[in-house]
Amino acid sequence: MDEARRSTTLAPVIDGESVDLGDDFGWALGVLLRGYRDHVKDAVGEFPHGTRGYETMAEVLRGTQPSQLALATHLGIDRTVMTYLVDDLENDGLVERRPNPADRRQRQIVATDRGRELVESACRRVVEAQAELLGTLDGDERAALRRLLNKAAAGTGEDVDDPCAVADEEARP
Amino acid sequence: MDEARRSTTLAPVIDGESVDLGDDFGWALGVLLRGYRDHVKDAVGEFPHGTRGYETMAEVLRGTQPSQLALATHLGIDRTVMTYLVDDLENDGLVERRPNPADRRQRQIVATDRGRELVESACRRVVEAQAELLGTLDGDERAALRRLLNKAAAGTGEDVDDPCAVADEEARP
DNA sequence: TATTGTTATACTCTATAACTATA
DNA sequence: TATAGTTATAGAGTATAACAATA
Repeated sequence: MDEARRSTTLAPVIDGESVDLGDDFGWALGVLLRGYRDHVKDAVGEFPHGTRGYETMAEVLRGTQPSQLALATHLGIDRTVMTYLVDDLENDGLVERRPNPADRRQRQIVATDRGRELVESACRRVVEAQAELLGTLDGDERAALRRLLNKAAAGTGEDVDDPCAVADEEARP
Repeated sequence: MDEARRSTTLAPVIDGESVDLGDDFGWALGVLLRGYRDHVKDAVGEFPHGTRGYETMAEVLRGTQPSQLALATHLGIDRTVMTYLVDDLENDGLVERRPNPADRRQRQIVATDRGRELVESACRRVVEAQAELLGTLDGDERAALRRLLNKAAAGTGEDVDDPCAVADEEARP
């Protein structure tokens, strides 16, 4: 056999033992994230920076991140990028920057009425787009996927606000 | 109340009805994908272009993509980017380009012995890193997450090779 | 004429460092 | 001294268009 050859199996044999390449996980994550951004693109077209701007706005509305930096780390965005992002959101009249009275180095990012309205009108379309993206899953499977994703994300060391906790809070206002 | 205010609930009330923002999905996907790349970074340090180079090599070993273009679309990479990526893999002696006899416009990407060895040694570390990433999930939950991710990815219109099918093929050679 | 792969170019996103103001 | 935010710069990643070879 010549030097370069083609393997026809998913699991290459190592030391006579077949080993799963085990890489479908990262690949599936990538495919899904690209699909997600593709599907919600139209739903969030009004927001600067697309899905990123929308996700930032959604997080601002949740109101759990006290500062611009907390917002950035929660969303996995560099703090220098967050500056430009908030600039554009502010220019569009979707948020305001307010100095935190408790620590005047920090800026609280607060949604304007217009910002909230825009998110509220967009979020339904986003939910629809998500349902379309997960069209091959039935209701139980979607719920299971959501739960497992959130549980797994909670294990990455990133700060996670448990959506169930907020849902509970919502259930008894 | 002043113009800009802070919402304290995850689910903003629309027309008197509470609506889930429904965006945790995209957020969790992003967190997991970043965590995945962070965790496997060390395991795939030998490959040019990091995780992307490794995933390309893994796909080459699977041997299901007949051309450079097929490889690119499967991995969600632009074909112009794939050119540079394959260039670097070839320079490192991990793959070879071969004209496809059936269609001489196409190039088959074939792993060299060295390329296969490198993937085989890396894939175990990748599997370990994945297990670490999903540390908060038990065995059943990990299996369920894998299954749901692949099923959902299959619904995005991207071409998907069913890992179970290949695993089956592996089971009876 | 359409497709695969390549190259060149420009654009976007991201990372790094320096600066300010506050603590 | 350390942190939050800003700004400027450079780098990586990505997209667009033009081209050659082949169908």
